[in-house]
Amino acid sequence: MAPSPSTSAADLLAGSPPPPVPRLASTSPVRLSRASQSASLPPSTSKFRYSAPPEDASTTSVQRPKPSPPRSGPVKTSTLLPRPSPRAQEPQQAGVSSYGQSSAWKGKGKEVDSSVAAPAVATVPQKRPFTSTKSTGPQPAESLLRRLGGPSDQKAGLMRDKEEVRQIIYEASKNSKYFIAQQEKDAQLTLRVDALVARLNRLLAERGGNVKAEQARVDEMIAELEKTRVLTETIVVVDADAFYASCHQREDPSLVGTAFAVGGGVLTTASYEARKYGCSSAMAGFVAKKLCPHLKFISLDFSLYSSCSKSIMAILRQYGDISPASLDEAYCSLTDYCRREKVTPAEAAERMRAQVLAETGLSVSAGVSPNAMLSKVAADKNKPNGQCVIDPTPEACMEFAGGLPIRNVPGIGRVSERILQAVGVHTVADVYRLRGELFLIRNEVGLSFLLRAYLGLGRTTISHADRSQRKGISVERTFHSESNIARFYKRLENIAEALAGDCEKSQYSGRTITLKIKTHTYQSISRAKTLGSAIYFSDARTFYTEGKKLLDKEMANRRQMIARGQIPKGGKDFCLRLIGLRLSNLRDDKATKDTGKLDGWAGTRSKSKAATNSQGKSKVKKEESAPPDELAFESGDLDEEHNRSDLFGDEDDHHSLGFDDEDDVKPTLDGDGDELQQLNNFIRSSQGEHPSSDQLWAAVGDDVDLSGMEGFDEDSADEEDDIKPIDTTHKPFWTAGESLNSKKQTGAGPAPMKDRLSFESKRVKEEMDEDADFFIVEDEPVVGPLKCPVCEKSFAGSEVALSAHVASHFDDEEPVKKKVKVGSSSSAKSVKSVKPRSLKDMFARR
DNA sequence: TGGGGAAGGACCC
DNA sequence: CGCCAGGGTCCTTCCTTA
Repeated sequence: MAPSPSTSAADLLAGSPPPPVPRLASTSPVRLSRASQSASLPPSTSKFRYSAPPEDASTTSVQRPKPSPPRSGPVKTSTLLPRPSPRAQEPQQAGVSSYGQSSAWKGKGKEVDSSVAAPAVATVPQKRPFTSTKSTGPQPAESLLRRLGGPSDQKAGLMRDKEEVRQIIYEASKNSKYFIAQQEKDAQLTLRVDALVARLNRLLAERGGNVKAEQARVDEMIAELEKTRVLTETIVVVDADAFYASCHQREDPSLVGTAFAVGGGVLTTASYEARKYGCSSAMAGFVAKKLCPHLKFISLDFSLYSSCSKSIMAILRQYGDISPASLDEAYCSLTDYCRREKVTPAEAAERMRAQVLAETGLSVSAGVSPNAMLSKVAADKNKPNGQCVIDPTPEACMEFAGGLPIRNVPGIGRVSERILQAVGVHTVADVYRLRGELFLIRNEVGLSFLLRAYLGLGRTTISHADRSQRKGISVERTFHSESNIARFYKRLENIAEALAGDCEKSQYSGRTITLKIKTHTYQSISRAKTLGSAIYFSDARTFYTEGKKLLDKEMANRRQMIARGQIPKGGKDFCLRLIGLRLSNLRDDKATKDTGKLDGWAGTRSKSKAATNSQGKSKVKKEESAPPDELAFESGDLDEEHNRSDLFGDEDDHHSLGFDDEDDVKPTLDGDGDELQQLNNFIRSSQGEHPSSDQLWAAVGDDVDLSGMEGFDEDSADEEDDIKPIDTTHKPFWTAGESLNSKKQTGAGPAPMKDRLSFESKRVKEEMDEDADFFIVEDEPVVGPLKCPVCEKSFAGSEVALSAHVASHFDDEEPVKKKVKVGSSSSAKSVKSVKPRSLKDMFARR
């Protein structure tokens, strides 16, 4: 495995598709070879391709400062070294997996597919820095096809030829507005990607291709991150297999073995049988039918899923603290259980799954590892009814992580994947291989986040979310595009009522209302309004009134734009396909009331909690002072308003599959979301035994009540945790930024995981702050009187404004988020001298 | 100068 | 013939004041 200098980056990157590499060992029977694929489909959309520097010696010697200085005893450096051909190897490497089952890393094909399908960039011609491949041909761009393929394009299990599926989807989709919209977005992304690649090429050129300094920097970062590694916890992620579909099969055995989908206009789930045909969640119903003519559609039954979910969660709770991530997925700590029962994590997971299957008839898959991030990925590894265990050693974690297609990292979505692939990152291991290059574009790529993934780090604590952490409640409805304003109002009215209903049920009120609309061209727009700091509302009347104001205002603006000769989003006519309302800046009425009733500490308690949870944002403050009940907004004639649903009747009653002709949207059936989440909402319509209206929040259900009483304690606990630097570091395996800075952290990271891949900003700042940077030259901030070094124009206060201005002088490409320019246009390297005086300074960019 | 608000996105399920 | 959800969270970039 000795990385040979010759094989390095240059070859691997420069487009020369790591050619031979038959990659996937034996396993999957999946077809698709890179060649065939690129043959049938147009190459990447990207005009530019990042061409690695001739010999960046990246993989060469550069012995990396062994990431795990402290921990990890026997870590063989060799193990940690980057692999010459990242994509070459695949499955189970010794170290890594040990999972409980024998079927090793599956032969499922999932991963195989993704990696194979990933070559968006691999097909580029030369290795010239800027290769343009105008993808204007008749054939759809690879990226577009993938986009159309949906989120699961990469994932679907064993199914028919992926290319064929894509083609069918494409055929069925083209010509639709949806398609056009996707095309536009794809083009936009391409622009963005090209700009980034161009910038990278430029930066590399400036350095003559030498990024050793950068690599050294990254190695330092790695060393720091490595210190935060915690391997003492055992976290399991349990994920039900095709949850909705399974629930239905359990109720109706005749469905077993048949191809059916749950949902109508859009599939929320497809049975495994249907998946073989290419059907997947989030796919349009009519498209699914094309793929599988005999596909059966089943209506959603939220109360069913809900009860199934409860059963599963109850079982999981027997093994340890759990943190439901959704209806069919939960994180659970097996640390204590294993210790107490003296069983291995694999055995514990085995038991757990067996018990779930026996008691609920539902099969679940599990992933076990020392942290949430790895477990999450592992849970998908042996998906249908299987499990995957990763040993608690740095080697195993890294081995596992390293082999993952970058897209499999939770938090890396379609967009991020494309961006990363454009610069040569296809697998997590590539992150290390190209660390030097990535450092140059760390901000736009979220380097620290990627490094964490590379090291296989993730959150090691599971905190159950409590309702005080809810950020908002919303209701939105899609309908056939229309331009009738009166109807908009009508819909808004219904939505306002629905939202009020949810608020009532879940006991929340808030102070900012956001109107969301989506034009017939699929462009969404949001307009928000925050009422007074102490004005909390939750009534339909206010929702409607405020929502209407926002809508009217928007329409007025559009008229003005048109008058001025500009064209607003969605074209000249105000034609919409969706309207929604969201309430945020919430106040937990339940907690307020409860505590109020239970004890006099209410104020204190809730305040501290809120403060803690809402990192930084002081959502709380006044809340206590505001009258618990409603303020100025009475619900006076609400009824009248609401009841006059005459014209459109109660949309909720419709139960057709697709859109009904003219009328609307029957929220319920027609669209359904993906599993879980919506559940609650629908639960709402299906009458809920569920207090709150959203997934996680609903799933958390019972905990909700507890939170009221235990909230205080929980908070204390969290605070303590925060004190430990270590915790801070892993906690959010999702938010890239924050880690090193324990400060804020207030451990609230609820169950839901997010992740972003950009947002390095903060972290980067800090790092820079720590030590002077040589290559940071360009960031040389402007000091003293703010003045543009280029045109001399002076700026009042904002450095940000200045930097943005300065940047305009350097826009070589798109007006895209430019790179870093800032200040030093001229400043050569002087920089060194001035150590970044403050984070904010360093920050001034973009 | 820092915080809050508003708008837009990316991601998840 | 037409045709692609909905609920949530977090991050970032303006922009605007106290």
